[in-house]
Amino acid sequence: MNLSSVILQNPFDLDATVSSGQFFRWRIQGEGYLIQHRENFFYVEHHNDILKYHTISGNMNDAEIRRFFGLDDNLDAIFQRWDSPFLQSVYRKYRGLRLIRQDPWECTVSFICSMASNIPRITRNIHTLAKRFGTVIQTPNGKIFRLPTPTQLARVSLANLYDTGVGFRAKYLYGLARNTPDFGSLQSMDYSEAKTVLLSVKGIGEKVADCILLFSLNHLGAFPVDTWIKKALQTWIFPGKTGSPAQLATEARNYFGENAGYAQQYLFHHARTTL
DNA sequence: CTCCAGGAGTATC
DNA sequence: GATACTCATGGA
Repeated sequence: MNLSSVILQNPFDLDATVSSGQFFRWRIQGEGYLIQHRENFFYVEHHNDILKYHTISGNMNDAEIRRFFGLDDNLDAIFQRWDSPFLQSVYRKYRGLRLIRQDPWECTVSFICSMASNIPRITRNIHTLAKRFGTVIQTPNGKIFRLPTPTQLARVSLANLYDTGVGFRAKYLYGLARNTPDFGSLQSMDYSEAKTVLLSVKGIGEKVADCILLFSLNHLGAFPVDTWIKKALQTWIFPGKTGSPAQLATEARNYFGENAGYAQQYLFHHARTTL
């Protein structure tokens, strides 16, 4: 297996990046990870200032790797602008954790599956959807399955969606397949405009919309507030503050500014590993 | 058995 | 705009 190399000029923590709950299509393989992203299936491992990867299926190249792992985000500059001592300590702990730029459609399916669930189950649900309804790809490592495209998903009956074990989320996936946003246009819109479009889809609320914007559409100011982040904010950033998730999200966006999503991801990862 | 989970829609006030 | 109830399933 011949590995290509990307030289890292900024801090990177591959382990924290893939395991921080923003992306579900990965698994441990040897010293690194196997990753699925659209039609691509690749292996990646990290050693100091070098990221090595090998495309098993698809067409990943250095530029795609840089884009996917957010390697051009200047983390030190982003975090330097925040004066919260607690956030600084979290940054020192996970320095190099980056926001992945995953596929918007796959991200939407994933985070609709995520509501009122948990990471192991979300991962399992996504795999089941891919295995039953997605395109099979033969690779040297065996068969892998793409997530179904909107067209493929629209051919699946509501009963068959329920049968995958996604529960009440089945009806939202059913609707999403028939009312898929034009994700391409959302990247160039401003945050609130793009969010309004996402919120028009049944099953996409405040939190899921912010996840889609942050994890796949390069809107780094998005600040998804779930139960974990709510606890994290109330414990570490705004002690004792009450309010709805939407109110806390607005509060956090105002406090952290244009790259608020990065603060969110570090706080989420820290909350999930310590609380 | 009951309770709750990376929420969101709907009804009701 | 706030609150209560509901939605499926699975794990504790």
